[in-house]
Amino acid sequence: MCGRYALRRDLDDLVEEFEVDENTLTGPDADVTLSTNVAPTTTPPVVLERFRRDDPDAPPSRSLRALRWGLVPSWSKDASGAARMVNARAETLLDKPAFAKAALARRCLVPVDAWYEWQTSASATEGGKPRKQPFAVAAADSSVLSLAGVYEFWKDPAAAEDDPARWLVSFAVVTTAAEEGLDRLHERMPLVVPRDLRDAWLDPSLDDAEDVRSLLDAVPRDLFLGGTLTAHPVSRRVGDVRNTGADLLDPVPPAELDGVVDLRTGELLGA
DNA sequence: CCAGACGTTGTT
DNA sequence: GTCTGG
DNA sequence: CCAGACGTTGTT
DNA sequence: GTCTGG
Repeated sequence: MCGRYALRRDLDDLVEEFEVDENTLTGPDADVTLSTNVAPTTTPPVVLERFRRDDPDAPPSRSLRALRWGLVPSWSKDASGAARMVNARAETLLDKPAFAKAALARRCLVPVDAWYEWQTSASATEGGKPRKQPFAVAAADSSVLSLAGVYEFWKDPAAAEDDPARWLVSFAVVTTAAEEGLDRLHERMPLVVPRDLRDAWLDPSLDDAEDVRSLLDAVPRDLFLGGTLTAHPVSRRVGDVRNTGADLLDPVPPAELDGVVDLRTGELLGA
């Protein structure tokens, strides 16, 4: 992870859930991606907070914006490498030139209903390759999860100064070591920001490296075994981004599994 | 000093 | 832009 | 992240 | 095998 997720919630619900000052998903931001199969290079809604240009002393304004998934650093010559910068490691976030500035000044929250993780089978193969079984990881109470993100502005040097499309705003999802249980899917997972840390994560005046490090360290690491998160196998059709039906989030019965292990016990499921 | 990279993941 | 490597 | 392509020529 | 597209 985190290279694929689901978000189908109404924008109005997100505005309420994240206490957004105004929904700016109009005009250039109108092309927003809401689906059960959100992939890199698309433009899903993201929550961010910025100081007001006209009044820097006023409290920052929180908005919902459609940003491109795949961070393009401001110094990039072109936007072509973006598809690879979909994740940023929490451990090195403050050190990497591509992310350091954004980590201090441009943090955001990525709302998701679930994220997908593919379990590579140790026993079952298909076409000579290990079988892969996707799981959906979601909040046990079906609430919206907020993943830690960082975003960046990139100005297209080839575009005219008066071209409103010359600015690309893009983001990456912060990842961390997978917690116990979820590590049977994958060794990494997105950093889930709990409700009580959302304000701090978004606060643009919190721009000290040590404070950001403390924030990263304050994130709980027992969400799965603690029961806040659940995970269940889903249809392998989620592997094709063209599939976007609501049924992609439905659990698949054990009979359709092969070589898949239970996340809590490690025991083989199904056949 | 300049040149060149700047990122993560999974798989072998 | 800024860091790393040579 | 996975799925799917992976190419050039000539002609319209 | 590796790159591109979504």
